[in-house]
Order: sequence, then C-alpha cells, then structure tokens
Amino acid sequence: MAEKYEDSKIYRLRHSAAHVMAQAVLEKFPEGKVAIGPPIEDGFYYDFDLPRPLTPEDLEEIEARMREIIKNNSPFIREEVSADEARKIFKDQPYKQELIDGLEEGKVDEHGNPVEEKPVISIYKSDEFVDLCRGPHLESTGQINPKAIKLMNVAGAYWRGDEHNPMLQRIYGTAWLSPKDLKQYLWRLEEAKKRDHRKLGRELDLFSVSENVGAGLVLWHPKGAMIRHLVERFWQDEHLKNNYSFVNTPHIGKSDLWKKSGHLGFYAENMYAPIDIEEQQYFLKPMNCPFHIEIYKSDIRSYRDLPMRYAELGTVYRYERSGVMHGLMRVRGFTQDDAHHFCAPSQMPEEIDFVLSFSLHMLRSFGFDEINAYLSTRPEKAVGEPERWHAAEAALEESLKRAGVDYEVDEGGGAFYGPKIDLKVKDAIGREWQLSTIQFDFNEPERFDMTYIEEDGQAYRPYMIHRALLGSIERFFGVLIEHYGGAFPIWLSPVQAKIIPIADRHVDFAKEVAMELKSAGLRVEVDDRSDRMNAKIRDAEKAKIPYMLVVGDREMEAGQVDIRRRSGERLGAMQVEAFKALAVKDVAEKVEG
RNA sequence: GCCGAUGUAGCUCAACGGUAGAGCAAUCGCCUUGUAAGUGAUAGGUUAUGGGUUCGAUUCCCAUCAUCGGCUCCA
Repeated sequence: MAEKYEDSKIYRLRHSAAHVMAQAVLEKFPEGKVAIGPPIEDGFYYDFDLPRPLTPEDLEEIEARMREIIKNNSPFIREEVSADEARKIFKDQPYKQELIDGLEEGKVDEHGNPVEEKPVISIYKSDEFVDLCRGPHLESTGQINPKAIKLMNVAGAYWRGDEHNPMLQRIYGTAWLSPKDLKQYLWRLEEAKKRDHRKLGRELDLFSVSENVGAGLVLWHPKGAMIRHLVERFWQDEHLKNNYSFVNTPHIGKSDLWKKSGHLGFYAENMYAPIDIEEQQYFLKPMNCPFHIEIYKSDIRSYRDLPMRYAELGTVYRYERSGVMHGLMRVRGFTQDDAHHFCAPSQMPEEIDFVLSFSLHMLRSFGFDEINAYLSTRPEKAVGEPERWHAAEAALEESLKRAGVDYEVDEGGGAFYGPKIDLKVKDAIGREWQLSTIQFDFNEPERFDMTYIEEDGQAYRPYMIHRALLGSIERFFGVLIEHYGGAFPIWLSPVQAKIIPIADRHVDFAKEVAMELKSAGLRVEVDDRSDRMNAKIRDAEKAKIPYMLVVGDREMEAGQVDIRRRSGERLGAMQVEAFKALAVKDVAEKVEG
C-alpha cells in the first residue's frame, strides 16, 4: 500500500516551502495580506493580497530570499492557541481572521474544507514568520533543499475559490526532495509542451481557430479532417455492429422544445441568444437529447422494440465564458459522439453492462489502456423516484465490478436528473483526461411523458441512458494528438507512406509505386520536389509519417522500395507487394510504430 | 466573466517616438542527389482592430478583439 501524500515527507516539505515563501513575500510587502498556502500535486502555492501585481523579477527576488531563509535553518515550532489568542496574533490579517472564525465554529478547517470534529487551532513559527496552520511541517527550514525548489508563475485566484470574493495573487512553486527530482519534473513539463495539441495542430497542419470566425470554433484542415473521418468511420462501424440506429437531427429547435426539456430553465446560461424566425424563437442546440426523444415519440413503442439505441455525431453549441477556451479541449461548437438508450427496467442492468464494455472497447481501440472510472450518485436535490435511483446506481456499480475497472465513488456528485459513470484515460505521459460519460436521465422521460406498452397492454416509463464515449470529437482529437505526440498509429495517420525519389529520373517509378499502394487503400504521397533525398527525409520525419519509401536506381531496377520508419529504423529494400502486405497488416492490427 | 501577461511576414523571433529586419517556409533558377537541412535569386508586413496624445505613433495612453498562464465553470 502506497503512503498517502498527506503523510509523506514531500508533502511536509512543500507545505514548509509555502511558509518560507510567504515569509519572503511579506518581507518584501510588509503591508501584504496572506490567505492560504497548501501543498498541491507537484508543488505548493500561497495566495496573497498585495499592493501591486507581481512581476517575474519579483519572483526571482522572492526565490533568492527563500534560499537565505532556508540557510538560516530555523525550526518549525508548533503551538496550540485559543481563538482569541489567534485573533490577536493575526490582528492585521483579515483573511486569517475569517479562517479563525471558521475554525472556532468548528465546521471547516483552515482551508475552508468541512471537517467532522471541531479542530484545534494551531500556529507554526519558523524564522520570522508565524502562520495559522494545522501542519505538519519539517523540523526546520534547513531540511528544504534550496536547489530543489523553484517558483513557477503568478496567477489570479479568488479568495476561497468563490468568484464573488476578491481576486488574490497566487504564486505557484514546486519543491522536491532532490535537485534531480526537480530536474526531472521540469523535463516532464518540457515534454508536455512538446506534445501540446495546439502546437502540433499548427506544425502538422491539422486544425486552426481563426479570429475571423470566432473563438472556440474549430477549423479542421485536410489532414485533421482525414483523422476525424477515420475516427468517425471506425465509430460508425462499431456502432452498427452493436445494434445502434443512426439518427440525424437539426442544429436549431423551437423555444417550446427547450422549455419542455427543461434546458431553458437549468441550462440557459450555456445557451446562445435565440434566433427569430416568423415570430417564433429558435435556439441553437446545446444538447441532442430532446431531438432523439422526439424521434422516440414519433410512434407508439412496444416492449418488443426495446432496448432502442439512437446514435448521432451531433454538433452542439454551448456558450463558454471568454477566459475558458483552450485549443480543442474547451470550445464553443463541438460534435458529441452521442447516443441515447431507451429500455425497460428489466433490461436496464444488461444495457449498462453493454454500454460500459462498449465504451472500454472503444477507448482501448484508440490506444488508451489505463482507464479509471468515477461513479457519481444521487445529490440532495434530485428528480425521479428513489427506487429508480437505487436500481440505477446499483447497476452502474455492479457493472464496474464485473468489468474489473478501478473506480471511485463521488457520493452526491451526480446531476439532479440521474447518476453517472465518467471514464478517464491516462495518456502516454501519465496525464488523466475525462472522455466517456454514461448518465441516467430521470428528468426528460417525465417531462416528455415517454412511454412504451408492456405485455399487459399498459403504458410504462422507459429508462433513458445518455452516453458519449469519446466525449466530443474535438476534445478526443486533442487528447489523441497529445497521447501520441502527433505520431499517430498507422491506421489513423493522414499520410501513411511518403515515397522519396532520389533523383528526378525516379519520379515516374515513384508514382507507379504510389498507384499500386493506393489501390490497396493506403494513403501515400510522392515527394517529387527536386530537393536532396536528405531534405525529403527530414520533412517526412517532421510530419511524423510512419513510412518513408526511398526509390533510386537500385530499387527501380528491382521493382523494390527501401523502407525507413519514422523511428529511424531501416527495414531495407523489399518488393512493393511485400510492403503493401506489411502496411495493410499494420493498419488492420492498429499498429502504433 | 475575473486577475496577470502577450499580439510585428505563413511560422519562430529581433528592432524602434522619425512609416520595420533575421532564420525557416514560399516562389523562380542551378545542382540530380543513397537515409534528418545542397545552392543562388525573388517576393512577402496599413506592426490585431478602433480611438487618443504628438509636428510625427508600429513604439506612449484608452477601448475592443484574440491568444497564453491561472481562478470559477465544464464534453
């Protein structure tokens, strides 16, 4: 069993580094106010209310001062105090006063998180600095390795994370046990930068976002659109194999529909302003479900029709606040790989089993092997019968167990209309991304009065399950780019092989080879520029094309191609037919090479 | 939306209160090449947009738009 982060030395180290930083900041700005400063993943931060914005030069100064404080090697001394004593000690610190009030009431800890027992109020002293703090800390500042800390950046953050509160300045820092660990962490950041889908999107000419079109609206370039096409084609094939029906629905719908579905009530802030058409108001769709429900309701449904599975690559538009857009990950117009399942209560557990295993199959097909699940259950405020909630939650949990997926339960974390499972994948450098979501909906079937006729001739309410496996095609593409660092598996590569003639006299032969490979469904291009072979190889490498096929006098003579992989590996010369078979096999087996 | 930073050629970046330059890419030549950059020339910019200050603004100021790092929110 791994040690909990909260109990580890590195946690105490980061917490201690936060105190040292706060001291350095207060020395520079004696009138500054301090808020809170906890350890976080990979480091720590501290929030301050300061008279002016901090600059990168300030950070350097603060970091240098931190090293001096560390050198003093002063001990961290813990003291327990009464609330009144604490108030006296922090008399010039309004944020600390607020925290002390909270501690005295006994409902929250010094970070504002709810706690069971009324906490003891403790303070920690080190060098010239005193902080309201639960600890724990290192024994002394000298235990911090001055060469293993680094201040990263400054950012705004609301006091207690509430946007109605004042905006503070948050300094992020990182701290490690050894300089080697710090170096490795910085290397990881560099690596993540290299894989940034926004950078690769430009370099590989996959997509762009134009200021002239609008923020958060993605333009898919030919190579990106090819990958999207391949993803969608695979997605469609798999859905057809699994008894889905495809539906297609429009981009706008009348206001009455959205009133009925409830979206104008609980989702209005994410919807765009209405469009007036012949004195009726229409809204851009933020979701596809009301349309799918209308299709369901276009006829009387029998128990014999169930389960029904409606799938659509449905493009939706959601208003996102201006500061939140991020490449492909967070956009204003996107296509969900959406589907709605309608089933009878008796079919429900089996239907969940299917959706979960189908979801895992889909994610694994794209090279995501590490998948974690999050089960969110009934919140305080919820619609729908409690029995249905329980049955649904049980089905979700049982299904996760059967599938052998690691999961965490988020009690009360479900939406008001139903419990859900979210699946997160780990990418090649260990970052988690949320993709799939499987959610029950107890709201819309009621609002639309959806029914089916049972054997007994009576009308019953079906279960409705809403799911997206890839999430959105845009986000999924972004994750895919970062996961593979732009070097897509062969079946997804927009160009699978680049044919490189050594001299102009080999171009005709190269084109013949290209024709031959294209006839097998391979995506190949001939680099017929009069450049040197070395330059052509360099360009193909930079484009991360899986195979480079060099053809010169020798190959032309023998009807061969000389093969180089993008890894630099040389496979030597082989017959065109042999390469064709090799590449076709790579595609079928989804080889990553 | 909020806090902070940024916006100069297709890309990466210089420079400057007196109307801008490099490398790569592009175009046109020459070279005809054996596994990551051959070579010469040419072209390319109302310095994001709109105001203001100034004799003069791309540079200083304001607003808007967009991007980046975060916060809040989320597929």
